[in-house]
Amino acid sequence: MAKNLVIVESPAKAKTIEKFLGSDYTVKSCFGHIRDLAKGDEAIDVKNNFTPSYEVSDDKKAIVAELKKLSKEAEIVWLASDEDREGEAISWHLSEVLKLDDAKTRRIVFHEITKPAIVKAIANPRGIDRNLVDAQQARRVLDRLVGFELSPVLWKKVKANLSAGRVQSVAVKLIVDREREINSFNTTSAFRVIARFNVGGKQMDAELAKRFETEAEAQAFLEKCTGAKFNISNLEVKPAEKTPAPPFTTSTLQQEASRKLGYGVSTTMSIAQKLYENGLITYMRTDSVNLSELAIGAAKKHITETFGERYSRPMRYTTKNDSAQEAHEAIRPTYFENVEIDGTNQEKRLYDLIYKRAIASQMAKAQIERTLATVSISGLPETLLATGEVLKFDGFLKVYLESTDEEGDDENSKMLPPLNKGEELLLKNMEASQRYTRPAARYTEASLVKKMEELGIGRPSTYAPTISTIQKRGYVIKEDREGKDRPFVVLTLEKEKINREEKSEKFGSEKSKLFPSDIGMLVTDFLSKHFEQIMDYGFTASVEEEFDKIASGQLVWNKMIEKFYGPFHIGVTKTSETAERQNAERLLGNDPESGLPVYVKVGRFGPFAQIGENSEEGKEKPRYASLRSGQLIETITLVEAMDLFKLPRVIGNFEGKDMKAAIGRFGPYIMHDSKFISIPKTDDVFAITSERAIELIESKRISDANKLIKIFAEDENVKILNGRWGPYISRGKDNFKIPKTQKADELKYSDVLEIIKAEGKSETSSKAANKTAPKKVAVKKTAAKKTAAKKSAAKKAK
DNA sequence: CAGTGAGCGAGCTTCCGCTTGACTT
Repeated sequence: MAKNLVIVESPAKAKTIEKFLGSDYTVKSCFGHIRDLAKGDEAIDVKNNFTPSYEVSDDKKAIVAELKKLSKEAEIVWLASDEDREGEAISWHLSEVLKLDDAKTRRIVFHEITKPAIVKAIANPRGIDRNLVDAQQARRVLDRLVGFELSPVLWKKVKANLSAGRVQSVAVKLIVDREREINSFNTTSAFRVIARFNVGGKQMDAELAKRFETEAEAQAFLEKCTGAKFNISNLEVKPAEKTPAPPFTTSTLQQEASRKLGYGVSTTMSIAQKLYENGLITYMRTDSVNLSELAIGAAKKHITETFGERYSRPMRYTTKNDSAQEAHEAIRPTYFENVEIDGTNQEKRLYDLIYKRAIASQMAKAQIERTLATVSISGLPETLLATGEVLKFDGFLKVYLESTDEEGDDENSKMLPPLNKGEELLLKNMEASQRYTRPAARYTEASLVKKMEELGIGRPSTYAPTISTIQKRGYVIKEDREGKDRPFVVLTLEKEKINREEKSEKFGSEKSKLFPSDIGMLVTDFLSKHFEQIMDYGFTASVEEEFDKIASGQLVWNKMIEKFYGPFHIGVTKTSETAERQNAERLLGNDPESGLPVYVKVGRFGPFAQIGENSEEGKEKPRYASLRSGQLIETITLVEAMDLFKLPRVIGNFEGKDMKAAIGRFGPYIMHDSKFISIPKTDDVFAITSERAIELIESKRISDANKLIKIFAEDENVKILNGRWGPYISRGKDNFKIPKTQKADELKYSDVLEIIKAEGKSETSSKAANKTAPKKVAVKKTAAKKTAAKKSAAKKAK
């Protein structure tokens, strides 16, 4: 039996470390926290100094039993959980639950999984830091008290099954605040003037520094420019440089993967988890931009060998964020020699991103020459400005360029033609186009994470789960929105003549953005009204300061909790007893036909509109209609609400059966003969004619008839069908893509089985696959790469 | 894949952070 037992948090980490240490060491993982507050409301003894009662979580019982046994047999137990608040607490819980003897227990820490770091840690053990543990207890107890006292207030005053918490409630508030900011935004427009010159056969654009508020002013300016002469009055060439971004943290990885690859934050995290488990990248839940000495050296070697010495710029980054706990390295490839990897497409793409970001962070700055050309206009004080850039040395740009959240026109990195001071320029045309101001952008999952990180709310391990929670609770909806058209005016001066044109542009279209729901707004308003402190964006930051004081021994944890809890609990009791039920009812006006009042409110099945008063004796019952997705109680107008009552609408009769138009969960549809036919976006549900509806019904019949391409005698569950994106294979509930190299109608049953196997979903998902799989897996495994042998080997081998 | 929208008031819900696996013939 091994003399030493080392306990870390993550199994993948355990595997790596075991390789660094000799056979005298057994390395095991405890899978994070092994113990937590007991489940119910009684876990914290509020009257008795907030004494917490802990329980081993059900899913940890087995691992705890195993660790108990191993720790009894070991001579020394090394607690090697992360060096931060939570990690320290994990070590403490382990020592309590395993009943470890102080004499044979050592606490060690390291920030990176490299051999020198581990060896050094083993040589410098310490004891468990009780102050740090207390800081964690304070954090845990505070979160439980806040969450479990606020949520019941919501059940009572708003709606059942709702939740509130230090992190989630503020995350929702960010989205609600942003939505209101957008709704109250005052869009203005101004005319932007751009002159296009012809310089030696090349076009050069120059922009007027100021914009004109009205069309008349823009018109007047263009008139004054008619017949004017244009000269280069000043020419400036300035050197500039671009610096690479630091390597990824969890938050920046989520942002870039969202912008460059379009992944949601939980997708990104689960792909990263796979990469980590396969030993390809370092730990993916981190707030540190630090790279190990070893990594910096390896990057330098790789860069020098691949790009040359002058591309190398070893660099140590430091974290600016106050709330960072830096228990890990930044996210980087384990080996810089692994330029490409085996894996799924998603794994390859995410790895590529991580790889390039990390290597670029160790590369030279890019050298740029920026040219500013000022163009004067004869007889006018105004000047035009043309800017251009020439890349003198690419440096890190050879591999990676960070993207930004800002949408819209990027005018950079254009090259200017050769110019001389004093040179007269030939005007091709001058355009004054009307540009509208834009409100702040709605949050994406990733940009919300960025904001939360800035505010110190949440941790790398909780960003993705928190964002799922607020969507699951229905506070927030992630969706696309169609843009609307709006006209804009363009005035063009060309050949001494001014031409006016009215064009149209789309604005306000959104892709995968976060929108608040009515309930989200309702809850945010309720909490903001009664629990201002918790909803303050600075609340977490201020309690973090206190946790830091506890960690440094300047404050006693339950004293801190007491000070917070006293007033907080009074507020909870008071609100619970006296506050009015929060509802979002709004009177929109009166129905123009009946004169009855029109309301919008939240009901059991979501928000709806209502014509007429609630159940008055003898009176007619009110009429109801659900709000459509995207409509909010706060912003819906009477006209929009009245439209809701126009559906469902009988639009005609076909083959002896009524055709009804309505809007369902998946958008507008026609119901005929109890069949659904969806109405395309190009048609209007309110105006669609019976002729058009018949057309749609008939084309649906044709496409249904063509849906089946082939069915197989061998297994009638297996079919080739024609779908929205072309032919595909269907087997029971699973669908499979047909490779582009193969023709759908020529596929034989054996080909189909091949394809199903290659796509492989999970091997256990079906009996048919499982029967044939084991043999193949065994064969392919030997051929597969040395990357830690996993069950998924069959999937990866090609 | 929409017709609903109230109630005698049972017994339930809920937090944040740390880590993965996910019933089997």
